[in-house]
Amino acid sequence: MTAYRTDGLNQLKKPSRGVRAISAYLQRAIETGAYSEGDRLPPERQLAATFQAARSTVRRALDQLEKSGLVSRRLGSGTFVGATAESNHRGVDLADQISPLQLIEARLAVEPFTTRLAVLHATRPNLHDMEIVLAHAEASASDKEAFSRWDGEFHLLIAQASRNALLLSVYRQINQVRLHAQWDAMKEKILTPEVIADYNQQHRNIYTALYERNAQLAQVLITEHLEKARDDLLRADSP
Amino acid sequence: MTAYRTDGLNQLKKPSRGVRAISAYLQRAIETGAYSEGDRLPPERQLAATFQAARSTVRRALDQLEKSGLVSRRLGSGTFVGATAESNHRGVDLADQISPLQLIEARLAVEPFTTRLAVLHATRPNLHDMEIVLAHAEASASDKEAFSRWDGEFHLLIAQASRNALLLSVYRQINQVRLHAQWDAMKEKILTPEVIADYNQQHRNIYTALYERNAQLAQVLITEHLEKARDDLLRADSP
DNA sequence: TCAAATTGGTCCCAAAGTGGTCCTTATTGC
DNA sequence: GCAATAAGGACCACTTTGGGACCAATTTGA
Repeated sequence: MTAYRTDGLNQLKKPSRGVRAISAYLQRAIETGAYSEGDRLPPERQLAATFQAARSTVRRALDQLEKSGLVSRRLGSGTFVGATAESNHRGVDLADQISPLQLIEARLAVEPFTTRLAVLHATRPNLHDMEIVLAHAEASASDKEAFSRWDGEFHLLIAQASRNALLLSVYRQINQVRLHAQWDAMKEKILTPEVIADYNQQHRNIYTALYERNAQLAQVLITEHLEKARDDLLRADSP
Repeated sequence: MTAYRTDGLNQLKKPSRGVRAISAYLQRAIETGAYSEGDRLPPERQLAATFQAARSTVRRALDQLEKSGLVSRRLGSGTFVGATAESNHRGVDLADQISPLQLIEARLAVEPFTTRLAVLHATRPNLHDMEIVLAHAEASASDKEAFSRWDGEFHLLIAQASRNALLLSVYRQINQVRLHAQWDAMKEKILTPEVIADYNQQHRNIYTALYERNAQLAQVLITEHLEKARDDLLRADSP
């Protein structure tokens, strides 16, 4: 694993300087799958150049990520995603036990109500961020990998807009499994251009419901969205 | 931390000078979500330029917002939205940030669907365990502490019966917060003998629905159960 | 095998940014 | 005109960021 995934950084919004901004940026990049389990992040000096910040600043940002267990560093070797043995192994072991169907079930349990809350609490900036992410997702209709990341980001933004830190934390946990599980293999089979187009349309409808503050509609739409994802999954699993 | 959200100010009407006008303006900006919890406001000097006012004037406006708890200032660092400076720092326990209402909200999101799955997948031993736990809870009608433990156990058994390891893990996470949070204080206020009796009856009804494999009914009952818990909470919070 | 290159770890200090305080002068409202 | 308010500046205390030098461990490559 010698090649860095420098491309991962360019997928998301433009980086901005500052410890807080950098750590938040990297955290999003990791949680949305731009870097996955065990990947090595670019060297600190290169990150500093990318963010146009001093290495000491990047270092402080990485300190935060390390403290929250998201990355681990090995002297002389690099900075790696996850891998602190405990906080991560538990997640990994869990991820291996979860079938894609169970994953969708969990999302089906959590997301409809979360979306309802998001309708009530979403702010202008929240909606603005969603619109940007939606545009990116729609532009990635032919790139399964990219679409999958933007898809994850969109749902994460909804959880964020719910203004419930516990639900957000719950959704992060679900998302972590999603990034790891056999889902990766399913992705290839499921995400045909037609399916991606459908998902994009559903996302757009959900966004509109959020924008128009229609809680009931948003909840119904996200449920239908996940049920379609579940059906696509079952169809791919046993055609 | 150089990226300000100057755009936030432009979403509202042209600002007017004066301490009262500025503080009212900023308050509105915060409450409408132009700046959200934990965000840093622009520096005082920049606000002064934006409002075409003297820094000392902006300062007095911010004094008001700080006094009303809407913002908090950190010397050398900035002015932040939110009451305490602590909420900004990483590493604080999630449980400390969750209000009892948010906790119930999260349970309201997760448990109804989980219960539905439990109806479909619960085994005889599962149901048997539930019955035992229910009996214990009903025998603890006068012991808030004991009832609370059996209550938690009952809901955990439902999550277990769903046969979805991810949902179970999610529920454990929620339960962890529940054990830790200010919930402990609320427990004393909320759990009157009458309320405990109500909860026991609801538990019993849920169990019956599970036993009779009535998924729709079970889902409705658990929802009503949690909504009652939420209402009891709100009532205790502001009688 | 061994030396060079790479990479995180540590320490230091300077520069810039930001709120805190105090003061004098100008403007406003009665 | 008088009092209250706002403007504007100077300086302080503290935080954050920038940037360099060097060290220690690892990786790479001849």
